[in-house]
Amino acid sequence: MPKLMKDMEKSDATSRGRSGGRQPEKNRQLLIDATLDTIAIHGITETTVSRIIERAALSRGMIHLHFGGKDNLLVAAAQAFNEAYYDEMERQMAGLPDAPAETVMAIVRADLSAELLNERSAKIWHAFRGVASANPEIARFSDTRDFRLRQTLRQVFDRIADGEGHAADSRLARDATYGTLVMMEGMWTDFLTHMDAFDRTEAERIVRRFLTGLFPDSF
Amino acid sequence: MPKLMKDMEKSDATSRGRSGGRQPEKNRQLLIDATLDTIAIHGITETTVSRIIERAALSRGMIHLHFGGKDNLLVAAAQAFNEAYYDEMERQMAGLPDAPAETVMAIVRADLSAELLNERSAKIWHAFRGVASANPEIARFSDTRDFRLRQTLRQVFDRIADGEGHAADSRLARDATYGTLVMMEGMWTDFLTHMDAFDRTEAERIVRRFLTGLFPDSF
DNA sequence: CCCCTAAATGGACGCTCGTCCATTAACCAT
DNA sequence: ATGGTTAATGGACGAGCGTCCATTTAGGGG
Repeated sequence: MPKLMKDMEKSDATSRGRSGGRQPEKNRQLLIDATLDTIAIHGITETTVSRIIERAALSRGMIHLHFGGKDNLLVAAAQAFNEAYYDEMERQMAGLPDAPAETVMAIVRADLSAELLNERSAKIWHAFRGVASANPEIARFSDTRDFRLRQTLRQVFDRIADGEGHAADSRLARDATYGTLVMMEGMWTDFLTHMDAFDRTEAERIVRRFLTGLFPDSF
Repeated sequence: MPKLMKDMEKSDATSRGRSGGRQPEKNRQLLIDATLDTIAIHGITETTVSRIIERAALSRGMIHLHFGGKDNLLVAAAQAFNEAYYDEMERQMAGLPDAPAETVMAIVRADLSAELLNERSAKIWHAFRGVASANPEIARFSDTRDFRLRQTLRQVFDRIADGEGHAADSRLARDATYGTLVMMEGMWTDFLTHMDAFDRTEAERIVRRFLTGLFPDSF
């Protein structure tokens, strides 16, 4: 029963054998990771095919084989980076009580957490932002991140505004959403330029001060 | 008196003759402008020596002659861009009454004004930010901008906090400074990704809401 | 066990990059 | 007018880029 043995060996490491064999999906991911690492370390202008394949320890032809070219790999990397952001955000939001104000602060806290906001992610994020205005395909993924967050926040702030009875100020929830987003974006930038001095507690406190001003009863 | 004639011709166009002659300072500036334009139009990754000299309508050797190489030109362009920001900021701040709260709002309004925040400047700014983490020389100028603004705002907020008698909250002026800066930074990013929907009035109103929450008597 | 399919390799290719320099042109002092 | 100085030119150059493909290698079905 040599065949059975083989099958068992295969399935024990997620449908493929250990390193050295043929693992298209794993190598695809390896290229994406190597690309993001290279961007974080060398910057996007110095991110070349040679550097990527060296870091991934794969052969030169792999990029063309899996992505059809460097440009597509960059887009795939931007997409993967974006998805990783949401996966971690959702992980941190799981099992939260249904309290609007707490939800908002949980989003802020997650966005500023070490898992999402760190040297690597901040560098990659800004590198993509920097080229996004000249590359619509990459811009799409930056925008997606923004859109999803915006939608979620807006819904929650609508509930809070309702709860506090601010019928007079129709723009309140809208302004709260925009202000919160804009603060988080600015903090990512600040993190990058003052990494040593950045303080997550302080950052969170300032967002809370903003929200206390808008919704004194809730924050 | 042919010599005198020559001298007069020279001085009538700022110490040099009209176009076609030798104007090192003008050409230097031409190269910087062409670099910034190219970054705004094609993105920083596509900003090549060929594109720059084509746009400046100068010869290939000029970059090496005036800056010693492309890298130095990029740094000089970042510096020039930064200086232009401050020049315009100071122009808009000139002749303002000595009212702290008005000063803060004037800074915010200037930072969000069409002269400082527009498609070209936002694209250039983000391009530089994107490569700054891999290029310390460029990072220095991004940081300078931030530092000067921070100093000014901090001083003004200290006065406001004093005036409202917030001795109990020692972090108030600090948080106001940081929050305001962070909001302005985030708005530059938002401008870039939602240029059509961006509303300067709305943006200013949100910053004011933040400040009203911190200093109810002043904003 | 062999064959077929698909993964993976790595070097050759043409191209464009940034640098540099021999040459020319313009200006100034004498 | 002439000679010296410096601005400006534009093409040659090697290096490195991204692409692509002929070849090799590995795995699964017959």
